[in-house]
Amino acid sequence: MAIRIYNTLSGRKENFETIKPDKVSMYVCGPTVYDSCHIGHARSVVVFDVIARYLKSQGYEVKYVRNFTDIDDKIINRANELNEKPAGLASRYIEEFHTDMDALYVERPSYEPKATDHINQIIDVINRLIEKNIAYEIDGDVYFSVDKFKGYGKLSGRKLEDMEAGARIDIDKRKKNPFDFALWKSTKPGEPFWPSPWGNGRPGWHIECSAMSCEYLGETFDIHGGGKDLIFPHHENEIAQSEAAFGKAFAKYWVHNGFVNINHEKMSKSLGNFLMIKDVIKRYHPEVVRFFLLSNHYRSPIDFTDKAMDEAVVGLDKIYALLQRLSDNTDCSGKDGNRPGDCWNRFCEAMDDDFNTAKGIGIIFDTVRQLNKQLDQKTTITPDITKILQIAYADLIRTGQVLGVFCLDPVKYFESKKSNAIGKLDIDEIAIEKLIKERIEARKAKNWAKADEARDRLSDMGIVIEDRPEGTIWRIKE
RNA sequence: GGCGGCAUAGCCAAGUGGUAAGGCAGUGGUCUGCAAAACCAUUAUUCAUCAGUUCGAAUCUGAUUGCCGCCUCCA
Repeated sequence: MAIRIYNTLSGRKENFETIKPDKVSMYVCGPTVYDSCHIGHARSVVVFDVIARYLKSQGYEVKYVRNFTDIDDKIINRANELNEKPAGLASRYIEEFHTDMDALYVERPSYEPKATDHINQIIDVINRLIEKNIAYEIDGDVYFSVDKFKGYGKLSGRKLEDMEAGARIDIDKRKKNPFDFALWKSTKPGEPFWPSPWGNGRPGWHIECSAMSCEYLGETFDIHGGGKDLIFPHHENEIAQSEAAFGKAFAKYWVHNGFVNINHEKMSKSLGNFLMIKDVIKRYHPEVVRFFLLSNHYRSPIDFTDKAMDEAVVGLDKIYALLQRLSDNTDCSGKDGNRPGDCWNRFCEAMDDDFNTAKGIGIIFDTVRQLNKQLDQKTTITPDITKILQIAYADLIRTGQVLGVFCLDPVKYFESKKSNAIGKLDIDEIAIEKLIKERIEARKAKNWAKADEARDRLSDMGIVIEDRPEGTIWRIKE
């Protein structure tokens, strides 16, 4: 079954065919490191993490590049505000990016190149463009001439003529066309700079991606990803630069993820509603955050609300509870799990269709329900049933490894949730254990009134208890 | 003004030509001393509205309405 990917370039789902058999080359635009990462960064990074994981699970060797933009106006401005060196600021936020993404169980890409480490490659690409008379230099600045690239606008579906009518654009009379964009910016006092054939300066924003994707993946590669907002101008400009410079098609498949809204509103500086990853994971388990982010199709917008997050918590708990129940009831490590079963096959069908994680999660829940049903049967577990359980367990673990959720030991997951809540809610574990013991004694004596009183007192403390076959357990009320 | 997207039950959400996945919430039931958890049943003759194509449309076409994004830094 072929993988189908929605390609922004064609506006359609296309069959995924790699340039080299069994190998995928993928470039995703990473952050400009001038501030902490927000939940929107998390979505993009998690989505492409899952895409890379899925492709690997299908037997592809994935070469995945995600860059850091570590030189840029925003970095310089911020560094000036903080009276800090731009390079220091950037490296601080790169470190924080790694801390956040590691916390979200994001696998590191094959390469994480920085713009400032590739100034030579950037200069080479600019030189090619100047040689071909597609770029021109004015007073130490170098601009890309959009009129010289006939495909300009093909990704975003814009025409230069249309845009000139209504767009707000800076009037720089030196530019040949108002949409010409900077490849190289001459240095201003106090700014970091590198020497170049056009004098000291620094690269423009778009050129680094053209230079670095070529450096690591070649002139043509399979997948180029990023947030929807990057389609124009960033990715449009990347295509123009690379295709003009190398005379070849740039990326085959353009994949763009949708935005995260906060309570139905776009995150914006004016609303001050930026949700930082480091704050979100204080409130929610990182796997809950992933599970939430993957509960919608990656191209649709997703709305971050308390209700949606609470549902993600309930859903993930349900899956973990089933996994624990399975491993309590049967030996899940049996070899019958080596061959994928129905759950995995259906999950792959969903993922093959433009990485439909929302549908995949539906299949997981479907499987969870079936397994709970099986385990509810009072009949003894026969070898045949054990086999079914082993296969389903292995399948669920496989899907979890692609999505990067429910990958922890269930016991540890629930314990970490518990200890987290205990820390926050000031819960007295000893008192809880004592009340539970009291209740067990009362129940043995069939003193239901006393047993219920103990349970009520626990409930007042925010504790729910469950009488399971293997004993009474307690957990924090959601 | 230009370009693009979305509209599916109380809520969230899959489904892009063959007769509406899944989750949350609700109701009834099984289980339980009672609960909790789990399971079962139930919840859209219908997919914003109107018209068209088709044997057949939530899915395709056109129009209308409403919401949103990009065009300026933005995941």
